[in-house]
Amino acid sequence: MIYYTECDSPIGKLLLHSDGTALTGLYMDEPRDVPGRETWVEDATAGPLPATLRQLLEYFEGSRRDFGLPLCAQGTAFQQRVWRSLLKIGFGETWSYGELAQRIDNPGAARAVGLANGANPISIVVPCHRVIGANGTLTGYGGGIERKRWLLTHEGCAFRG
Amino acid sequence: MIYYTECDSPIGKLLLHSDGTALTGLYMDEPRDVPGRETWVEDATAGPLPATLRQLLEYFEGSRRDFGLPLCAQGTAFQQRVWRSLLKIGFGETWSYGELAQRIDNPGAARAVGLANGANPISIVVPCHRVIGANGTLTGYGGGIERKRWLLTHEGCAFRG
DNA sequence: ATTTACAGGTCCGAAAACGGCGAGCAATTG
DNA sequence: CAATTGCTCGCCGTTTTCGGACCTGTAAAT
Repeated sequence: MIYYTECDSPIGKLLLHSDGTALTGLYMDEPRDVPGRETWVEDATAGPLPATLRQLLEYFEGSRRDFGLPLCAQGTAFQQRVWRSLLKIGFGETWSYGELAQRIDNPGAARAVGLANGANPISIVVPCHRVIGANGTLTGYGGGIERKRWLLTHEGCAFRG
Repeated sequence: MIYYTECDSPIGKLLLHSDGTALTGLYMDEPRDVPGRETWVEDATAGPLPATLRQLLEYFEGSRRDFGLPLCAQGTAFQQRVWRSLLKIGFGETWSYGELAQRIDNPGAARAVGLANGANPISIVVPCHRVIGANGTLTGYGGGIERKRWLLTHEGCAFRG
């Protein structure tokens, strides 16, 4: 059973979902290609969803820099490595795609890191927005460059564009 | 959660499983390529399993000609059409593969019907054994030609071989 | 009775296409 | 001179596409 809820934020409506135990997804735009979407159950009190809502609120208020939530993201081995790596990027910090590739002992996989990044199901909490181009430009974001810019500005990061 | 149970029959041990709501499988030999097999839970009282056991007993006794059970079989669109069609073949009746192909508005797909037939997860209840070659021979059966012969004889069908 | 040619759906492996990149190099700027 | 911009090209995991092989068949020809 998948539980979900929605909430508002400075960057628009957010959709959260959980398997009842861990946070399994956090989307900005209505996720399209989700198979069992119609079987989801709306329940803001399920599992980690209340804590997530609270921590997100604090994050957007500016009183929270790190999240503490049980996470569970489905993906290939490579994606898992990338996503785990993302969690090591601190608030206000940014890495380049190539940099992250090196950290997972796969230099040269910069472009693949970009793909895995885009497949990240738990935005914000798994901070894929903290990865930018090697030259400091934002280059891309699932939820739209605009939101990436907002998030990084909110975290006080330096970037170009 | 998948529930299963086993029972004996004139054609050997049968393995039944259910998703708790509908009958989802009925195998004769130990099914091999089943992924989550180890997570199944043995429970002969779950969902439609008791009714299935009873109706199977009656079928083998000769006192039952039709089954009345909630079914749920996973497969491609084509397979679903074939399996639905199988349910229209009455006790003691047989169709040829080509005949069935015609009934689903796909004449010429006789061979494909054979494949879909072989992929039928719910034997006996979804009577794939009632489809035989155009010349009256048995040609094949997942559980072995022997069992197909037994079932058809039990139903009083005419066939060759 | 056998053989032959042909049929349609599915599976599987190979190959190609596709990006949220990055380094290198030449052409522009100031 | 730098510093920036705008290419091209190689990189790599994932997804999609494509082509064969396989099979519970069938009808026509030997």
